[in-house]
Amino acid sequence: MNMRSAKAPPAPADDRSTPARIRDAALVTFAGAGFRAATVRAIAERAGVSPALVIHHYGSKERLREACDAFVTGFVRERKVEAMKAGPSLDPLALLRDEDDRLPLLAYLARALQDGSPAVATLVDEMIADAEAVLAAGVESGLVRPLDHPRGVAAVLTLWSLGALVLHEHARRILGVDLTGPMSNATLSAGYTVPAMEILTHGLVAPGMYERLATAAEAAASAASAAAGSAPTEEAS
Amino acid sequence: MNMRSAKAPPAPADDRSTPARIRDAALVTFAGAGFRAATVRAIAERAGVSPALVIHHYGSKERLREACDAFVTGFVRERKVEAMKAGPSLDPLALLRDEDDRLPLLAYLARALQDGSPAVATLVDEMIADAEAVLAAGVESGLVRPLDHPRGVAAVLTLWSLGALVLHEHARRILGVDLTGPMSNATLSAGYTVPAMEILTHGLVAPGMYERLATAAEAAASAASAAAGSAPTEEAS
DNA sequence: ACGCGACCTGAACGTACGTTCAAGAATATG
DNA sequence: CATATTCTTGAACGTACGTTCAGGTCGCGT
Repeated sequence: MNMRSAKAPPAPADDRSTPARIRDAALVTFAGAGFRAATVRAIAERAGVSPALVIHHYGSKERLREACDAFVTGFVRERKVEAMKAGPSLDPLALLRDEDDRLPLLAYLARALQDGSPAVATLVDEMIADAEAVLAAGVESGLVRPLDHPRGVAAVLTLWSLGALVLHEHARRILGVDLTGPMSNATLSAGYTVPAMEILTHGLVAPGMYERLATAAEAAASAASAAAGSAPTEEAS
Repeated sequence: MNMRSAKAPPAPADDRSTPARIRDAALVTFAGAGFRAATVRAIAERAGVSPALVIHHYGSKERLREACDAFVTGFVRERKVEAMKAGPSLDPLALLRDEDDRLPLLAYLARALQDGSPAVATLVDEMIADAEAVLAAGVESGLVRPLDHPRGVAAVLTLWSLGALVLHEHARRILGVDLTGPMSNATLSAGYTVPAMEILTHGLVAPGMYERLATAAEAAASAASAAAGSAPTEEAS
C-alpha cells in the first residue's frame, strides 16, 4: 500500500518530496476548478495520497492555498530577475509562457487573480511597477512616446493583460487561442498578439483627429460648462 | 409573519413580485460572493423569504442562476438599442454604469464572466460584434485609423475592457477607482479612462519608431530564419 | 533488537449545503 | 360560505466537505 516501499533504488519516477507533490497537485486542481470547487479529496487523489496527509502537511486547505500562492509568486520573481538580463519586455506574462512544465502556472494565476489572495495582489503591484519602469526605459531610449500619465498607463496595461488572462476561456472561444499556453504558439501570436500590438503601437484614432476632437470638446465644454456631471461621449473600450 | 398581510392599500414599499424579489436578491448575492459561495439560504434571507420558496419558484439554484443571467443579458440588450440612438460609444459597459439601481449589474457581470455561463458568453460575442461595427463606422467617418485586423482589434479591446471589469477589485486597490460604479465618477475618469484613452488614441510607440522596428525585425528575421520557435522580444503587455 | 520519531492511512465527526415534503395560511372561484 | 388553487413555511433528508483521531508502518539511531 505504501508507495515508498517499491524498493528504494529504482526511484519512484517522481523524485519530488511528498509535500511538493501535494502542492503541485493542489496547483493543478486549483487552476482547473477554482479554490472553492477544488476539494481536498481531489487534490489528495491527484497526489496519490490520503486526504488526511494533505491536512497533516499543510494544516488546512487555506494554508495549502497560501503555499501555492507563495510558490507561484516566488517562481515569477525568480524568472523575472533572469529575464532582466535578456532585455525588457512589455509582457509581464512572457516569463511564464515558455515553461514546458506540467504545472499550469498561468491558469493558476488567472484563478488567484479572481479569488483575491494577498500574495497575488502584491505580485500585481510589482508587475505594474515593472511595467512603469520598462515604459520609462522605453521613453528614455526614444522607442516609446513620452507619456502623460506613466503610472496610469502602466497600471491599465497590466490590468488589461491580466484581465485577458483571466478571461482566457473566452479568448479561446472567440480567437481560438490559449492565453495560458506557451507564447511561442503561432495561433496565439496571430489571434491575440498581433491585434494587441496593432492597438498599442499605432493607437486607434486617425492621425490629426485627436487634436481636432480635443479642441472641439474643449469648446463644447466651455460653452456648456453649466451642465453638471456629464460624461464624455467617447469612452475607453 | 406574512409580509403581504400588512394591509393591501399602503403598499409594502416593494411592489416587485416575489419571484422578482428573489431574483434580485440572488443577483446581489451572486455578485457579492460568487455563484458557488452564495448559498440559497443567504439569498432567501435577503429576499425575506424561506429557502424552500426560492427552490419552489426556480426549481434549483442552477436554474435561479440561469434566470439571473437571462435578466442581466436581456437588460443589457434593452439598453443597447436605446444607446444606439444616443450615438455610438466604444465602451460596451457605458450602458450599465449610469444605473442608479440597487442592482449591481456590472459586479454580477464580472462574476458571470469568470464562471463561464453560456448566456454571458453569447453576450460577449455580441459585444465584440458591436465593437467591430462601431470601429468600422469610425473608420468610415474618418475618425478611426483603418485597421489591419478589425475583428481581432474589436475582440482584444472587448477582452481588455471586460477583463479590467473582472479585476475591478485590483483596479480599486491600484487606481482607487470602482469599475463597477457609475462612470460619471470623476475619479474613475482620472484613474482609468484617461490613461486608457491615452493608450488607445496615441498608442505607445514614438512616431516613426514602428517602421524602423519593423524593417529591423524583418532584416533580423531573414538573417536568422534558421532559429526555430523564437519569439519576438517585444510583446503586448 | 529495540524504541523513537516521522510519515501515512481508514474511519469517523461535525457542519453546511441544496433540496424535498407535508402542511398551514392566503387568495381566488363556485 | 365552501372549495380549490396558489403561496409559503419549518423541519427534515441526503450528501459532500474540511478536519480530527487513533493507530499502523517505515527508517534510523543506539
